[in-house]
Amino acid sequence: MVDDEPQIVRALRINLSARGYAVLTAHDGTAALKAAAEGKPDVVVLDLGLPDVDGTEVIAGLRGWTSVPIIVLSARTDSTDKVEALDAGADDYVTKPFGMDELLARLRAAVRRSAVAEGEDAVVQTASFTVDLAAKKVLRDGVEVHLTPTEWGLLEILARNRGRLVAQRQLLQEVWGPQYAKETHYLRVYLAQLRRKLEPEPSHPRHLVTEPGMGYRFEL
Amino acid sequence: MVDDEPQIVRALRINLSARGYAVLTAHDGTAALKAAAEGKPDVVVLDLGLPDVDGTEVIAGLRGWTSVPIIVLSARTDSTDKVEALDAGADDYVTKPFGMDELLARLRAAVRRSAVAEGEDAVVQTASFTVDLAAKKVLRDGVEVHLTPTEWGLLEILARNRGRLVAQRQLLQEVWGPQYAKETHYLRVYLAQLRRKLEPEPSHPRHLVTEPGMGYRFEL
DNA sequence: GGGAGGCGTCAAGACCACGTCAGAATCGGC
DNA sequence: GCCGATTCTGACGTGGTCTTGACGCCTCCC
Repeated sequence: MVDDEPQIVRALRINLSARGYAVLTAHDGTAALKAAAEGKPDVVVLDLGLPDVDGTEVIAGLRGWTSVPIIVLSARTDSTDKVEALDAGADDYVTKPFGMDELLARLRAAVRRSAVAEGEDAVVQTASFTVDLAAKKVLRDGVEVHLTPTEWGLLEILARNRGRLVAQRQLLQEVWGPQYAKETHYLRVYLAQLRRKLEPEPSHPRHLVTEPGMGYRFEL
Repeated sequence: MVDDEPQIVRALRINLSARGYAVLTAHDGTAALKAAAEGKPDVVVLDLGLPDVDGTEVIAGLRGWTSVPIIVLSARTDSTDKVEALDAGADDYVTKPFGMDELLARLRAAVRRSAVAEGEDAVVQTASFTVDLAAKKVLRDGVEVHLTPTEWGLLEILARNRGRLVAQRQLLQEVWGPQYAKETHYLRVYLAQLRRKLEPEPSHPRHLVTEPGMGYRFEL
């Protein structure tokens, strides 16, 4: 929730919290990008009239590394503003003053959509282990394998893109945040840990394959 | 495009066609559901005030079997209508009168979203091998061929421009960077490697063809 | 017939990326 | 405030990749 008007932030926070949403707030664009990188929200509600940076800049900054739904709030009814924001990557545009129930409905729609997009085949099986994406569990020989949050984050992205090469940048940005895009060393360390826990022969991985210089691939 | 007012249908059809969209129209809910099932549209623009069935019914009828983006048009500004439509499964809600450029922007946003969700796989096939551009994979006789990053970079550009001549300058600049625009030797070395890995007769290439003095061409 | 330029081939050295390990720093729960 | 779990950081050996040079072939032009 990004807005520089305290009363709007307050009203939204109360309404959203009451409905079971966890709310992170930021009052300017810089703080918003930082909070998004750290908090990994499921949805962003963004006011366009921020004190420090232009709203479309914030959208671009987010879209560089995440496809989280963005709902833009704005007092400007001018259609060029709407077009700019939407083309920059926003998902929806609501003009102030807005009805709380409408915003909530649009929020539900945005969340529902991204949930559907993620919802494909919740279980991924290989010859050696099973990944349950919905339950966030990994089974090996029938017994559950414990993964740390970071390990799971990596495995989840790879499993969702099974068969496809996932670039190092993408993994780093989605697990650690956009400012870690070059810390490829992290990947080596955590891939080694995942292999030790999941691969039959960790030093000759069959499922978590490295493509040198490019990224990693989850092979079934 | 579902609406019972001919002038709106007409205006939208003209605008959308001019921008390269193919447009299917229906003037009531029953026809809309039929047309959607047959035409498999990429996006539905739906007016709520239809003569035969209620708008939310149409949404529900679509959502029963497809997750195609639905943009609702309506003259009703009442917020309960919006909430109902969005909660029924609509993706966006635009009130009449609306600006054409805004609607187009919302259309683009909806299409963009569903394109990301599908993650379309672009595959290029030849008689000898298959290039999967999304997965970054090359298959030859069913087995995967390992390519280095530079080899892949070259092949990707050639495959994306299949059938067309790609200039040496362009290849060098896009793979190695602008300062390497004259290092044609690199091309010879790497084209030879690609041919050795992919061509049935590397010394008589059928798919990775040299156009002397000009560049290279990917033939299917 | 000879030369020049473009091309293909091969091989070797420099260099970079990867995997691995272990210790330090940090986080989170009690 | 402590302790275990987790994450971060550094050093090292290794293998693969990129670069570079040498050489021979071909075609086109003189």
